[in-house]
Amino acid sequence: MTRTKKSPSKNISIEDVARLAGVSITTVSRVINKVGQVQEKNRVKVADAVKELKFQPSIFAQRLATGKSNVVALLIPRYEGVFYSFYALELIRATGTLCEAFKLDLLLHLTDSHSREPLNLRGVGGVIFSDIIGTRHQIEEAIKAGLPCVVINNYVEDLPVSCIAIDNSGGAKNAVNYLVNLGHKKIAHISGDVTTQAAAKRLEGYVEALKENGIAIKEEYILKTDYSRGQARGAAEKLFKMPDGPSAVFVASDSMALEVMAVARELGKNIPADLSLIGFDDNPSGLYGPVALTTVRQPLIKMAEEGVKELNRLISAKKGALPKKIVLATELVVRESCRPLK
Amino acid sequence: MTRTKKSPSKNISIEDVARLAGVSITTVSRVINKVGQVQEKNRVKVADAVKELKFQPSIFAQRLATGKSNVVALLIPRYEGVFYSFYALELIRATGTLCEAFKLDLLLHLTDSHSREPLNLRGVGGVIFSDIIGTRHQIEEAIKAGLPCVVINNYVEDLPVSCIAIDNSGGAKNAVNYLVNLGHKKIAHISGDVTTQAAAKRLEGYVEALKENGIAIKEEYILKTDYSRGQARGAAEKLFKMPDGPSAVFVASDSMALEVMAVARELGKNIPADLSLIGFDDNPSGLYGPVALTTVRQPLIKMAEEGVKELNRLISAKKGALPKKIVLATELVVRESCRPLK
DNA sequence: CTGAAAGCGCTAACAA
DNA sequence: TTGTTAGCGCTTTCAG
Repeated sequence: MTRTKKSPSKNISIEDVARLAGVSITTVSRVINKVGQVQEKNRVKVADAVKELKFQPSIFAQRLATGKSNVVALLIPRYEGVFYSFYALELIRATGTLCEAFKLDLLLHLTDSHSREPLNLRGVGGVIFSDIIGTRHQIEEAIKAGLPCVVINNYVEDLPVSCIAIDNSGGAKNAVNYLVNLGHKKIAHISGDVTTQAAAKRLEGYVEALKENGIAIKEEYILKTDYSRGQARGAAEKLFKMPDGPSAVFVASDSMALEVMAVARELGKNIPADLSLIGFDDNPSGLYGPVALTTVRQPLIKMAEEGVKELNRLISAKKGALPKKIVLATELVVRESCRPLK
Repeated sequence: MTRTKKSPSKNISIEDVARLAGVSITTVSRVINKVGQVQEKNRVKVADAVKELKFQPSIFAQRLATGKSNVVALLIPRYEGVFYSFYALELIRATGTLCEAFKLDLLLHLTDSHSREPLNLRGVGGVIFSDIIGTRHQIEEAIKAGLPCVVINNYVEDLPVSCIAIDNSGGAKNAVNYLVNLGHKKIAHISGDVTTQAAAKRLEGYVEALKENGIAIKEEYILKTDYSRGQARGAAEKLFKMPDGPSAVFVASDSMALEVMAVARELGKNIPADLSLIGFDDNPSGLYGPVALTTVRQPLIKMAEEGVKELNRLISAKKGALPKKIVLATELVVRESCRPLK
């Protein structure tokens, strides 16, 4: 026996539409999905019925039937840290926007990077990994499962997966070169968490630029942090206390650079007169201080966009689509926090 | 004809498990869902088969069959503004974490508040509205559809919907009272976007506290902004220029308060010596400046938690579950940015 | 305690 | 062009 004869519930199904339109459910399906040929007359009838009934197809039935899923999971490592806030939110925002445009559903997963849980991806049509910090096994798992996936903010060479990264070392190089061209020779670097690829690459770019300009690397000038403002403060204080302190400092994130600025002010130092400062991110907060921060613009939104687009390509493509590796250029945004050395 | 005989694909279904375990799919379903009685012997056989096959039930089939959905949509108005960043990300983070704990899938929707699109909620089991800014119609729609929903960060009196709000006026009152007890009489307020309930309530609390303490309201002391740091800067400058300026200012958000601090420093004013300052949010950034910001702690995480819990209750409950209205208390966090008036 | 079978709502061969 | 029909994978009566 039928469980419910045709329960007086409100959930209208394709069948109701078909009945009202006086056609078969197949025809309804056709016009809904815009596939195949349907007589204009019928198309209109169906469209009207859909409107009248406010019919919305059940995504579950659709997915069960097609075996395809429009759900895209965005995996973000669960982090603390002020820096990450800006980065992560921008990413979520941009991804969300794009997914809506592509009619994809965005499933948000904040992953504990150390969790070895199988990461229930069943029912998910594709995955965007935002960076990889301890989540390598999860990516491998997804690839093995044949799931379309793209990695964002990390250039993964050794895995057959699409990735969209930012040219961190190039950006860092540009920043340092700019400083050098301004006449600076004593340039320090406050680096982020070098276990992340981004921070490591920025450090690398800093080192390279110095070398290429024939400037010796001074270990004391390289201060490693975890990206937090607290550690940035410590680094800044250390820098200002040095007997032979730098005339310029390249900081791995804007929020840390802002902290350096704050410390400078407290110590009665003037930026850029006493110290040239350059950040990374183009975090809008950098605009509001007394002196606007010169920084390396990181195309976060573009990155998210490319990520979603690429994932969408992978999802719609045949099984064997080749992964793409994309590197996005950064842009030096010159504002007021650097000064030529006279 | 069967489309695919039993394609050599890798997707294992409940049937495969049943075969391997030597029982019927019904039995498998029973042990998976822990319903009904199954012989211990069979339970083990099934469990083993599940493990061996790494079987994960198709959520689509499950949902199609049960008509229930574990997908929770979190609707966040798409906003700009630095303030919102902290707020929104905290919320997303906390909601994500809780959903994982409850085994709910989190679907993220960044809504353009003005979009009148029907908001495809089919397939969604419940909705969390983060604030309501222009999304009232969407909530009404969801309620009408019989969808469990809860509103967060907004106390909605006139709609039969659960809501979890923060006692904004109470928090503001505490802040102002604290200032008054310190001896301040000339207290200004930099308010946020008063079209949001939070900002309006904070302003209301400020006004009430002043009245209750027999202090006259001075219109010039109330500066309305859009929560942005830029406007906060403008407000601060205005405040410092007043011939008869305030001795204390209560600011509607920490990020704006931080901006006030920055302006003060630029102008050579000392906080708290020249001006007592108190914020709202307990944004961790408030900790890193030269003087730690006294603020009103807003239990964002708790709010998200309560929201998910309540939604979960609604989802599991019978149809007619009554909505709950919850108001969370704030807490004054006294740090270093206020001084007693001698 | 177990299993056969109906059905959730939709898509896609295939036949007409 | 249209409709018939067989599943998609799972839950849930209902009869053993």
